[in-house]
Amino acid sequence: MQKEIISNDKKKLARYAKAMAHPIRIYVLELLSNQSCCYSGDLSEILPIVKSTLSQHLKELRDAGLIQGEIEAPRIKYCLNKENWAEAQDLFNKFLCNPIQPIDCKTNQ
Amino acid sequence: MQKEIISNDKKKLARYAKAMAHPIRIYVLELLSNQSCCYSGDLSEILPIVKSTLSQHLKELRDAGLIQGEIEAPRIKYCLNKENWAEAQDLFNKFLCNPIQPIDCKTNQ
DNA sequence: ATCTTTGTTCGTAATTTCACGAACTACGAA
DNA sequence: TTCGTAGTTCGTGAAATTACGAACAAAGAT
Repeated sequence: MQKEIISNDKKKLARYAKAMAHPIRIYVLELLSNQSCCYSGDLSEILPIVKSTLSQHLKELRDAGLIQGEIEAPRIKYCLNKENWAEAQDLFNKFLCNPIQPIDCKTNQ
Repeated sequence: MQKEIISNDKKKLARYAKAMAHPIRIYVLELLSNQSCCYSGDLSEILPIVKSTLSQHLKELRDAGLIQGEIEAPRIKYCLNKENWAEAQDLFNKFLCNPIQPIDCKTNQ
């Protein structure tokens, strides 16, 4: 082990924060934390960006590990990556100094 | 009022997340939330970046409204912007679905 | 008045982000 | 097989990010 001024947790937290650093991506995450899943097409209809740009944002969320896609015939169903979402909740909670463990506010079935 | 798919809160949250999207800045915020204040020089000694780069990171945190600097003779004393920090806590808490109001975990005197 | 310390600003370069349209892939339906 | 739908990937360009060193500014110390 070494000094490591910048701990792994800080790097992880910064990575999650980076994924959240755009209003479109906040929107998607908030939607998914409320309704368990959605299709890219649903988002594309609502959001004021073209589908290729949306695809880029979804990729950023995927790369950060916050969401995952499941192929369902012609479409793709997106939902939160529960494990990493929980980790992000935990890291942010600790960081924000609220010593509360993450809990589901709504049952994401 | 208008549809506004992307609410102001989402924009604010994304802005704060952007400010947190770098390990160095996470480090600074974590330090300040634990010890109330610090000097740029203290950080410069510890962190593995040159002072001009550190200055840029501090500027990003200032621009986001998360910290504020106070001139103190040759040095500058940085501390959290309590008001905006509380707002960020609140927005993140809501977003992360922990219906807990922000509280101080340590008395930042 | 000059030196020293502390930090910001400037100039530069490499990389990443964000947005768009066009092209492509996968797959079910006709 | 051909067509249509759903999404990704590619190519592009503008802007922002990250990092560095050099130059600068402010203010106390000598």
